[in-house]
Amino acid sequence: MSLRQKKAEKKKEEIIQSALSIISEKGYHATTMEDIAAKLLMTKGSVYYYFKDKQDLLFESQKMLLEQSIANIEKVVFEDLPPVEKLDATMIIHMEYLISERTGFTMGARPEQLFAEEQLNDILELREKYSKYFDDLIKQGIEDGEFMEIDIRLVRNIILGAMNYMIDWYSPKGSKSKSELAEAISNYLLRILIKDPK
Amino acid sequence: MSLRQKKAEKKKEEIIQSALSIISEKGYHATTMEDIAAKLLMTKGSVYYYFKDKQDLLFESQKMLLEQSIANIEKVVFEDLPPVEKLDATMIIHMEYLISERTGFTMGARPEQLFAEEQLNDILELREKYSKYFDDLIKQGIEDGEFMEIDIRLVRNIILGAMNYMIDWYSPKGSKSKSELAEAISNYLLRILIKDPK
Amino acid sequence: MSLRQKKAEKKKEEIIQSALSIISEKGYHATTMEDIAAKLLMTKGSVYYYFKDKQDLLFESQKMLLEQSIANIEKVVFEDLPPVEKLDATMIIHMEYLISERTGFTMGARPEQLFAEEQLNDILELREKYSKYFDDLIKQGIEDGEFMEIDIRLVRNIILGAMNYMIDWYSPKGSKSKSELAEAISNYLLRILIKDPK
Amino acid sequence: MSLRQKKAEKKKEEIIQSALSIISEKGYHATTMEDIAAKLLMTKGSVYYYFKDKQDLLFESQKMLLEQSIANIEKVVFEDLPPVEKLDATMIIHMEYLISERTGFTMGARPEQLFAEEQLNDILELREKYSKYFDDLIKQGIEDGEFMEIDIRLVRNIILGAMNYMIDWYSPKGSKSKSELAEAISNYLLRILIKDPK
DNA sequence: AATGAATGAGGTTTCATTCAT
DNA sequence: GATGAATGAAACCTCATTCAT
Repeated sequence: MSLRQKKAEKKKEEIIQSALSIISEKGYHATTMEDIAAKLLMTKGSVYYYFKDKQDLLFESQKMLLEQSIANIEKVVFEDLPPVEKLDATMIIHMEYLISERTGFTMGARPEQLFAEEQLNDILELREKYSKYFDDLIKQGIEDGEFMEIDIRLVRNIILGAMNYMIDWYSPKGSKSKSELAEAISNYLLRILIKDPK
Repeated sequence: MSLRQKKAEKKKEEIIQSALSIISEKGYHATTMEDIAAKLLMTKGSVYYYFKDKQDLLFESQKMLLEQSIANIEKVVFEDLPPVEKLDATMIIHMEYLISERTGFTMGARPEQLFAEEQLNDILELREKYSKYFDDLIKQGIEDGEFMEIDIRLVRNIILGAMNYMIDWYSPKGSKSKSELAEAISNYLLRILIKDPK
Repeated sequence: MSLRQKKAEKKKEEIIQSALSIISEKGYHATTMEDIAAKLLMTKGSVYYYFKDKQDLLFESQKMLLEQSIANIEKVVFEDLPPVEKLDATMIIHMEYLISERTGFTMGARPEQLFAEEQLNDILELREKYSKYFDDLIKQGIEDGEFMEIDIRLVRNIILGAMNYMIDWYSPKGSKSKSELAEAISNYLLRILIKDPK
Repeated sequence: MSLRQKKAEKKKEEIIQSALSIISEKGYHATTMEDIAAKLLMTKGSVYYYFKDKQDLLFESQKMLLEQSIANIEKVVFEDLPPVEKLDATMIIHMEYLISERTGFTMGARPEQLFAEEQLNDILELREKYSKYFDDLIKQGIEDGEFMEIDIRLVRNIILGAMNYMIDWYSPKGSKSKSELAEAISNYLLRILIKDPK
C-alpha cells in the first residue's frame, strides 16, 4: 500500500472512531454527519469524500467494531488455558474493551432496521462469529466436565446481555475500578456454568 | 372524572401504547409523530391535542411503562413467599412483560440524552424504584441465608442486563416458548445467588 | 369529490403549472423546488405536502402536459373534416398551445434519463398516443388520395420536430403574430404531404 | 505552436469531445465535471488545468461544435452545384454529423440561461452564421427560380427543427440506416421549397 | 501536468409543530 | 376534538472549485 493509501486508510479509521463514539452515545439517528465531522475538525463534505453516505459510514463502523472485537478476544481464545480461565479472560477482555471504547454493539436501533441485504448479512455473520467463540468456550468447558450441561445458546445470551448492560450503568466515579468490576461480573457469571462453585 | 375526561384518558393511553411499541422497535429519533398516529388511524395533528410535543409524549410513555412495570412486579413482591421463589417469579414476570409488550426500557438513547431536569429525575426515580425491588428481594434472600453474600447492585445489574437482552434475540419461532425461556433464564440467573444449587 | 379534495386538486395543478413553466424555461436540473414554490409564494415544505419528491412532481407535470395536449387535439381530431383541413387544424392547435403555455415537451433531458420503469412507460405511452393521432391523420389523407404515399412515421417526426422547434426561436416581438406563424408553418409542412400543392 | 502546446491542444479537444457527448446525453446541469473526467480516465482536478471552470468548458465546447459544424457544411456550400443539390447535400451533412457525434446543438437549456455577455454573443453569432448558410442556399434557389417565394427565415427554422429532432427519435436499430434517413428527410423537406416537385 | 483531498454553497428531503376551519 | 394544510429548521447529500504536493 502506498503512503497515500495508508494516510487515507488512517483518515477513514479516524472518522470511524469518531462515528462510533458519537453513535454509541446518542444513537444512530440522533447522530448527524456534522457531529461526526466537527469532532474531527472536518467539514461534512470531507466525510463524504471517504464514505458514500451515512449508511455506508455506519456499516463500515459497525464492521470494524465487530472485527476489532473478534481480533480482541482471539488473543485469548487460541491460548492454551483451561476452559474456565479462558472464558473468564474472554469475558474480561470483552468488558474492558466495551468500557474503554465507550462503544457498545448497539446503535440505538435493531440491525434489521439499519441495514439491508448484504450489509445486514455481513453484520449478522460477524456477530455470529463473535458469539460462536463464546459458545465454543462453553462447549469445551462442558466436554471437559468443568461446566454443567446447560443450554449453550441461552447461557451465552445471558452472559452477553449481562456484560453489555454495563455500558448503561457503568460510571468511572464508582467505588470499583473498571477491572475490578469486570472480574467480579465474570466471577458471578461463571457461577451459572461451573459445576462446583466454591 | 367526567366521562369526557375518561375518554380522553383512554385515548392518551392508546397513543402511548402506539408510541411505546414503535419507539421500542425503531428508537426514539427514528420514530415520527406520523408513525405513531398512523398506527392508530389518526393524523398527527390529533396527537398534539393530547400531548404538548414529542418530548412530552415520550416522557409520559416512559413514565407509564415504568409505572406499569412496577405495578406488575408488585403483584408478586408483596406476596408471602420464600425469597428464591419470589425473585424467580419477579424475573419471570419481568421477562414475560418485556416480550409480550415487545417493549424494552431502552429508547435508542440514554435517558440523559432525552430528558432534562425534572423529567429526567422522575424517570430515574422510577427506574430506581424498580431496581430497588430487585435489590430488596436479593437482600432478603441473603438475610434468610439462602443467597450468598454478593454485591447486590452488581448482581442486580447482571440480572437486569441478561433479562433485557432478550428483546434483542428473542424470536417467537424458536424451539422454546416465551414462558419456557423465561423460566430457564431465571433458573440460570438464580445460580449466581443461591448458596447451594442442586 | 369533496370541496377539500377539489381545493387540494387545484393546488396540485397550480404547482404543476408553476413547475412546467420553470422547467420548460430552465430545464429540469436547473429548476429548484425553491424556484417552483417561490413562484407561488409557497415554501418548499408545502410543495412536499402535495408531491412525494421532485421526481414525482416532474412525472405528474409531464403526464398532465401530455394529457392536456391529447385532450387539446382531440377536439379537432374527432371532428368531421377533410384530412387536409384536419391535419392543418391539429398542427395549429399544437403550436398555439406550445407558445401560449411557453411549455415544450422537452425537459432538458431525455425521458430515459429522468424516468424509470413504470413512470417511463406511462410517459412513452402518452407520447405514443399523441403521435398516433398525427399518424392517423396522415394515413387518412393518404387513403383519401389527398396525400402522397410517404413514410408516415418519418414525416410525422419531421412535422413534430419543426413545430416544437418554435419554442426555441419564437419571440412575441416578431413581425408575425403567433397565429400567423402557426398557419404559415402548417401550410409549409402540408406541402410535404399534399399531392398537388398549388 | 510548440510540441507542448500541441499536446495541450489535443487534450483540450479530447475533454471537449467528452463534455459534448455527455452534455448532449444528460443536459448541462446533470453533467458533472466528474462525469466528463471519468470518461477520459482523468480526475476532475486535471480538467481544471485545461479549463477555467465548467462554464468555460461549456463555452469552448459549444464554440468548437459550432465551428466544426460550420466548417463541415462549408465543404459543400462553396462547391459549384445547383441550389437544390447543394441544399440537399448540406442537410444531409448536417444530419449525419448530428447522429454520428450524437451531439445536438441543444444543451438542455436556452443559451440565454447558460451564457452571458460576450460568450452569449459569440455563440449567437456562430449560430447566426450557421443559419445564414441555409438562408443563403434557400435565397439562391429562389433567385434561380427553382424554389418558391417563401419566408426564408421561417422555412429555415422548419428545416433545422425537423433535422435536429432526429436526435430525439433516431435509433440505430431502426430499419433504415442513418444515411437513408438523412436522404429521405432531406427529400421531404425539399418539397416545401421546390416549385414543381415530381 | 496531474491528482488526492478538502471545502462550502446550495439543493433535496424530512418532520416536529402550528393553526384555521 | 379532529384534521388538512402550511411552515421552517435542520438533516442529508452533491458538486464545482481550490490547492498542496
